[in-house]
Amino acid sequence: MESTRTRTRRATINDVASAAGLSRGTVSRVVNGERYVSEDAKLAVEEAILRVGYVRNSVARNLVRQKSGAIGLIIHEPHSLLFEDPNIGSILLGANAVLSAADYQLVSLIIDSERDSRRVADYLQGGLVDGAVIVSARASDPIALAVKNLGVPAAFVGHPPGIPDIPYVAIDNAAAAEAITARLLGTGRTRVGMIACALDRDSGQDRLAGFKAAMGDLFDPGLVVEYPLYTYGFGLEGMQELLRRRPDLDGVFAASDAVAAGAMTALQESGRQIPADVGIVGFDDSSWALRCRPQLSTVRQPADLLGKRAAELVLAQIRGLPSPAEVLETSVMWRGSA
Amino acid sequence: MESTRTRTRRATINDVASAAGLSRGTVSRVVNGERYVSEDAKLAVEEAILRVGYVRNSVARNLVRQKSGAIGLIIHEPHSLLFEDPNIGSILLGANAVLSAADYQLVSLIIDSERDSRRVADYLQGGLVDGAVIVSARASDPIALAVKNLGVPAAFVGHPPGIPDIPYVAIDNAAAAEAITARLLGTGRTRVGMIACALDRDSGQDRLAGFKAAMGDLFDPGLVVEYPLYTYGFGLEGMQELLRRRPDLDGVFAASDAVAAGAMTALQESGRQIPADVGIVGFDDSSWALRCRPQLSTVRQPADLLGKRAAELVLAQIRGLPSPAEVLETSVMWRGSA
DNA sequence: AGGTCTTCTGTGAACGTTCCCAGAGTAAGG
DNA sequence: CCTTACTCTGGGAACGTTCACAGAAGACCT
Repeated sequence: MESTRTRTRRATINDVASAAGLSRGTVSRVVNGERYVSEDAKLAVEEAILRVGYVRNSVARNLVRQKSGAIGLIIHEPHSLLFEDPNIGSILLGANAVLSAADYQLVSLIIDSERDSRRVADYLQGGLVDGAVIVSARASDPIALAVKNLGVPAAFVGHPPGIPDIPYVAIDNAAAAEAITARLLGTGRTRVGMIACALDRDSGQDRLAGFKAAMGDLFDPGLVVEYPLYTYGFGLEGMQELLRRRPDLDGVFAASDAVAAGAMTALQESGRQIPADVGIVGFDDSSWALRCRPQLSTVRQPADLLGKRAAELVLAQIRGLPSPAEVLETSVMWRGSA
Repeated sequence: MESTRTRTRRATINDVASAAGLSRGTVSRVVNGERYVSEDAKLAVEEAILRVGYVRNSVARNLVRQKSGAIGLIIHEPHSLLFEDPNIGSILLGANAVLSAADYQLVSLIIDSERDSRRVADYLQGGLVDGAVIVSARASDPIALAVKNLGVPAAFVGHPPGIPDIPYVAIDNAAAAEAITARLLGTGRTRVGMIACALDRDSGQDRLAGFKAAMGDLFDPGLVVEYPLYTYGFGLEGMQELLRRRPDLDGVFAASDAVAAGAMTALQESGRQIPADVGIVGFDDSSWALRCRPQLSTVRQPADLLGKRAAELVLAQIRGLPSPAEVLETSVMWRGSA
């Protein structure tokens, strides 16, 4: 009986009020730690709360306050990246750090199907979150539209083409790719290929563009292989293909560290020495880079900072402050692989 | 003016009703796709919705329906694991698949500080979710308490000690560890060590226990090194320590694949051949296993299934069905590393 | 014509809070 | 003793839905 009752109906603020012999208003003031409540009343309410087992219903609270205190983080990635790409974890934790400090709850929503996409859009529009950080959206997303139409405060990590007006925080992929390719060329290589990935996204396109720019006259379209995702597996495959096309290759730019790790495995299995025979560089400076032997020369991108700044952009919008797009600095980390 | 108004006040169901010249109730029926609404009314409402730009307020809806249609997934892991452990991604996607099919929204909440812990507990108790899947909770968590006290439908992935009464889905870590250690011994090794991790958790404890059981008389406490987390870095470090203690070691059981990968790096850097000089086995059968050279012999644990079943347990509780704890099967994947 | 069933519509009553205002009581200041 | 100010409390109104019920209108049968 007792347990059925508790399971069936939770104690409300009114139950507390009558248990304490006080009014709803006073209980609310105690629960929210407001001023203008006597010591006696406070004690009585606290005792009553314990007695009836009250816990505040946030749904009702959110309804009347017209806000939820939550920020959504939308992850729209294919399966494999959720495992392989350490950047996502860093972005998540970066955003969480900022939001947690501002006493917002970060709720992550992952999109893994068309159905998810619609449901998440509903979630965003329904008032369940006060804003959203969007990681790697596609331009075609219903998410981006939903955000735009309803004016939900939002910020993108990365800069999806075709979605203006929404603040974003990104890095200059092209410039960074150009810089590290130039550095690789500086070691005296002349036959340099690239394993390009995710060309459906700005990051993929820009890294390829930067590579081309750095190569200049040395650029050979036949030495670029293209794959859909930044994964270890495609790195392995891509390197094998490059070696088939050009066995005397002496340098490779892999579009990410995971890709580079796969490529290094392929190089080593083919009997080549790194960096003596072939120099290789990556992109991200994720945990992969230090795990490679030799350690990987790569572009350091501040993934956690991307998450932090994006969260800050969302908070700024909520507070009515300006939220300008931002491009973060990258740097080349030169290690043993080239 | 226009934009200020839309930003300031969203259209409500009443706005739609008066725009369509119909009542609140009829609009609600249209929005929810219920029967008993004439074709004319339906058209008028749909037109009005478009005209005023109405989108349903889920907060109000959830309040009156006394449910949210959302399930929380609570991740309580130290930083590094969020990046290194592919199991978490698999669990997440497994749970999402089940919940998405049942039209529930999965919301992931990560706990990264004491403050997060309290906030997440509030989130769970406040009626914002209808249930929760809890990944790797500690017994001391306020989360577990919150779940127990309020009777929020919940299921654990893994089986934290000291929390009875809440359904869980787990694997038999001890039996699996014993099996793979026995298999390793079957290759004729006699000086076998273990890199044990996460002994504050049942998985860590049980894997160590299974190792001891399989070793029997061969067990040497001096050949077990202990580390707090299942990471590549600790695998590297642990292997170096083991080699220092016992240079003629001929076998290692690493508590996870990531740990094994680190250990393999250490072994290879010390000039040892795998599996000729030293045989090594891991645990998880994550993407790490296939990346190692030689590929890693390991215990396959169905991480996505853990997520799926846990989600199903939560749904069962919501529906008032029985939700018995479950132990999933593991199997030994024998590859080239031993 | 009267009855019953079905379809359709409108409206009051929740859901559980917070916010705001009014009023009572007390203290301080002239 | 009258203001004025401050502290404390209670309760009405609102937040935006869904739900249950009542009643109207039409179809169909006897």
